[in-house]
Amino acid sequence: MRNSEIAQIFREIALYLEMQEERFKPRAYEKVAYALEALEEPVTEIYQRGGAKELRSIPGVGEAIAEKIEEIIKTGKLKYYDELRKKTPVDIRGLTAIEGVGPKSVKVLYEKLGITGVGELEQAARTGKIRGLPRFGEKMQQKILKGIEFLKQGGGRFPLGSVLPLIAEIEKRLRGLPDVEAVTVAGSVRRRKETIGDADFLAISSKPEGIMDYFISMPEVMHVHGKGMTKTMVKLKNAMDVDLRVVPKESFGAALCYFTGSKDHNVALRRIAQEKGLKLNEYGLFRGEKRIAGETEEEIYQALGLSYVPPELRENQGEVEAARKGELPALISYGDLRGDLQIQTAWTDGANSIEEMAGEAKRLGLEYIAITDHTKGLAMTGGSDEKKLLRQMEAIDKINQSLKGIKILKGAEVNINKDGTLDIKDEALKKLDVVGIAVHSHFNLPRKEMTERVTKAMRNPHADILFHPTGRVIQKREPYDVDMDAIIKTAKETGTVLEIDAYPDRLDLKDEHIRKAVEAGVKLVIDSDAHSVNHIRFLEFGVAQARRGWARKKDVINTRPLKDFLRCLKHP
DNA sequence: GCCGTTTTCGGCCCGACTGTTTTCAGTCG
Repeated sequence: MRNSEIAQIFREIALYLEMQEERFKPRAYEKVAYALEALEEPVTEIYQRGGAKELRSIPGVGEAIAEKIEEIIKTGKLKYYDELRKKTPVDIRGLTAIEGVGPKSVKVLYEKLGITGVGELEQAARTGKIRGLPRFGEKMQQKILKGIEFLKQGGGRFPLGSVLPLIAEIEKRLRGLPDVEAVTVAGSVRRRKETIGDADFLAISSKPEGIMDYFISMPEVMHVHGKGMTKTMVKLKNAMDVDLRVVPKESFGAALCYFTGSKDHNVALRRIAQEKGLKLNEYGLFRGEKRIAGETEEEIYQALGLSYVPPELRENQGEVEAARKGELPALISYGDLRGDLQIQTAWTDGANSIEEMAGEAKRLGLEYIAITDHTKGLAMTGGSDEKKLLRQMEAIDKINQSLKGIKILKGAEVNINKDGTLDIKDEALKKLDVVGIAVHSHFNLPRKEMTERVTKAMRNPHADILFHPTGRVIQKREPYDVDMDAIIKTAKETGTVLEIDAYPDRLDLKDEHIRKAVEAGVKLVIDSDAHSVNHIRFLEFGVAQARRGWARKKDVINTRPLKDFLRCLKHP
């Protein structure tokens, strides 16, 4: 059973327990669910290695939960979970996914109306049966119907790249309002998560009425969830929830910190505050009644004895401990990139010419790009064979002669065949400046076979960069089953560079893989995977991803000048 | 149910807004 499936069981257990008014157990199960999902290694492998004892090395797993994981792995089932479901046979996950419906509501709905699923709830709400239940009125009934409607439309999370432009636009407009001193976006947007559930804005204003009124009247707003003088919540027409909080100036840093999260990072900060006899909330850091910090995030971290933690690191993945010791990495910065090593053109499936792509890259301040059109294995894109590659190389030579201010490298995105060989002959690869290799077929090979296939390809002396190493497409396609530890090890051994593909629905490598690669001393590049001139700006999302993976400037070789960069490849 | 610069018990982050109330529970972040 996959880690995510086991995590799901524990998450449901947490909901059932919450329904039963348990105080602390739900949090324990939730925590474990989260830990399992964050785990790179399959939990079944951890178990095989050292049994239930080894399972307890997973944070949050103690005696009781280790036994439960063992039972799941051994039998594929969990009695405790089955009993909870039997006792209250409701679709707890489906029902609580409806906005405004939590475990306590599910309990009432089940006990009074026998509702067990979303369909029944919708039926009951339509026929007016919800209204009149304890703590349920007409408004809740409507809210539930709206929530169900939203879920049917596939509500949920948005890839950062698809909503960041709108968020930046709203931020700019709010900033321009009278009586507004400052506006910043917080939350997962500020942490630059791959996908975001909602956007949180923070503002300083001594007269909140105006900004709140404007906020609910923006043309993008579809629905107002709630409006107060410090907090207003709306849903936009694209179904994204957006919150706006107005805070006093002296609390801005505390609020920014609090609303940037992550939740787990905040809990860790609060614990430290507690240890020091202080209290941290969104209004500041307090000793008794006295506020000792709060206007800026920097002063809060300082007062807690921590170095400043960049938002991208705030996931409670060791950054608090590192900040305490002053050992946070000097992260790569936005704007550090000098090159882009994966660019497709109209020679295959791109929309623009080589000249147009180079022109845009130059305009964005890049010093070099590699043209990496697909190769013949990917027939649907009109992938190049050796002959076509040669023609393209000649074309690039010509363009380079007339082009000033940017250098075009000759490259290709070469297919890794099912058996780990490449679909372009070595004699042709030898002539290229940059050889990217990638999996574009047979995605469903077993883990062992897929790992052997990719590592074999990486051993090719001409294979410089492994493009989008896991092949995932966010919200569309699972990564193929490959042992990333083995990939990272092979990258180190062979000098193969691993790519961070910055395309917003790829973001491949993931943050935790980046971190492992960095720790192993593997070289990285950040590429846009641009298929049109509009895509080159995606590099920014790759930098964000690299930062969330604790990568420093020196780990990412396309931060270097062209000559240095080329020296990092296998065949400079 | 977990965990330990308060270790084998006694804690476990904190506050805003809504709806349905008449003092607060539930939900959310």
